[in-house]
Amino acid sequence: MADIHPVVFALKAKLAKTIGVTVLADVDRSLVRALPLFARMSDTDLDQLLARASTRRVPVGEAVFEQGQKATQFFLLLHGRLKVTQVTSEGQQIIVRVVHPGDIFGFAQALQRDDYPGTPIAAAESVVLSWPNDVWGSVVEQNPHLAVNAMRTIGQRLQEAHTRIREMSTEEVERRVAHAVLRLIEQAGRREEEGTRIDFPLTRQDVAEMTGTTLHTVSRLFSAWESQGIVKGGRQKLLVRDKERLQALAEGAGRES
Amino acid sequence: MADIHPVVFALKAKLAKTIGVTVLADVDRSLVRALPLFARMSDTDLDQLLARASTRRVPVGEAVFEQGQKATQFFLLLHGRLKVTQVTSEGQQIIVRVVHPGDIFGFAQALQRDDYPGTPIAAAESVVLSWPNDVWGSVVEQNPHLAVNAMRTIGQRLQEAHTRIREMSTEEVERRVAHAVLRLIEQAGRREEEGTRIDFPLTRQDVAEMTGTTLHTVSRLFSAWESQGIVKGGRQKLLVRDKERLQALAEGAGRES
DNA sequence: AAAACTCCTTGCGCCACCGCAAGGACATGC
DNA sequence: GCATGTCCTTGCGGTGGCGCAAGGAGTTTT
Repeated sequence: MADIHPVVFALKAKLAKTIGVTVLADVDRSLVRALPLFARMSDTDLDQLLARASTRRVPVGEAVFEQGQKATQFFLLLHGRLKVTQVTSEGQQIIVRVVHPGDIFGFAQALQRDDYPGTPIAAAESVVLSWPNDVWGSVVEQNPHLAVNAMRTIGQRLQEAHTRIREMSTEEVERRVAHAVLRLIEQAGRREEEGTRIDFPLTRQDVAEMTGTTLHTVSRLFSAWESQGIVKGGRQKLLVRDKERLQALAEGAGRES
Repeated sequence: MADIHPVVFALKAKLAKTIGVTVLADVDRSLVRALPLFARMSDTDLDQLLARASTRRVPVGEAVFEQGQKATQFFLLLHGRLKVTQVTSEGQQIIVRVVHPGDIFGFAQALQRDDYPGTPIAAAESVVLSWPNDVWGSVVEQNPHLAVNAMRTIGQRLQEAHTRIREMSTEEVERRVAHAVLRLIEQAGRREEEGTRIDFPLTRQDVAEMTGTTLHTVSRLFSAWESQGIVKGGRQKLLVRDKERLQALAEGAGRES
């Protein structure tokens, strides 16, 4: 996942000028090739696959598709960062998960659903590839390994969901937030001299929606942690200076006193 | 799912006397045939599949396998009811989901895991079929439809998990418990003259572990509901008399006042 | 039928967290 | 450079639900 970054930069430069299916054609193959999901696919199959893909640039704040919308395509995030949200009937919003570069998403159809269960919104400028649903079937037939791989992805997601349920059931807010931050560091951390930074814009509100609390509480926690030198905050920014201390908090320090 | 009950009763009578692989042989084919999962499988393939299956009776309170154990088999619940639990490092327990007759479970291997993520415990006397993992691969190859079907099952589970996360994030305890009870009624309800009964032994503690609260709070809620005539409780029992009122509570009545 | 369990109920005090509210700090557009 | 919008911080009061504790009611064991 880290090794695709250089290619992404090359891609980024091009993006600044023009965007279109043709522009990406020469770059995306190496990008896609680097993904574990497609690692074992033959060159010809991959070319065939890419030939049918569409490319789209998604500016910050825009949705790739909307919750409840008819699922006609499945997607791959090439670059950027998406937060998948769901809204309740009362309008309450939560963040289901964060999509990182290389992740596939919106493959509702593979799960036999006909609509998308959530709305992926670009947290940072993003580039997505998409295919019509029927490609999935033909590709899987030719390349069963891909189905297995997709299955694992879903298995991991299910696992994550259960972890989150367990955390929400048994842990108090501080531990949950600590866990969430650690996870983000793991998935989207960039090393700096002071520590590890979360590599995309993330508001307190976002963290609150990921952990089932309010932005107020998150803000208070971050402030407290900052005064202890564990993290360093900022507008839509967070830098973890002392990962060990944060891990201790996630394990349940602060319980005993 | 409801239509397998008559067959189950026939099975149950036999169970009272002897239990063994051979005893089941004549009954289980029709049972398995009734499951949507195997609906489109040919008779010969099904026979072949059943020939490789083992049968096991699981008494109340016993685990089919343990969390963290090496996953060597996958399972199908023929009869009874299982609650899948996970324990945290601190020993806190939660109920991840309830397995109903006809559900497959413990197919960690299909998700590329090598250990079981939870412990399924019999809430009622249960009968499970199991196959060694390698059968999965060969069966899926012969019958891709089965893989698709399994995928849908997982998709639904993921969906459920997200629903639960959303509920835990945004709803207060009463609504969550109401939702959980409604779900149980839907999946395991048996009609009686007074209302609909949850068709397996379920403690207040169980409900608490499904909704992320304590048995005290659940008990208090049930008492309050009972005094309003919405439900009728009992030791390890619950009967819903007024589903509409309960649904209203789940939607958020009691919020405004 | 008594003893030993397991499960359920209810009262009471407490505190983690929410919700409101007001103000400040950045960022972006006109 | 002023205005408008978004995001962050912090104080304060209220409360939902947790935890403790004690007692009661079924169920199984001996």
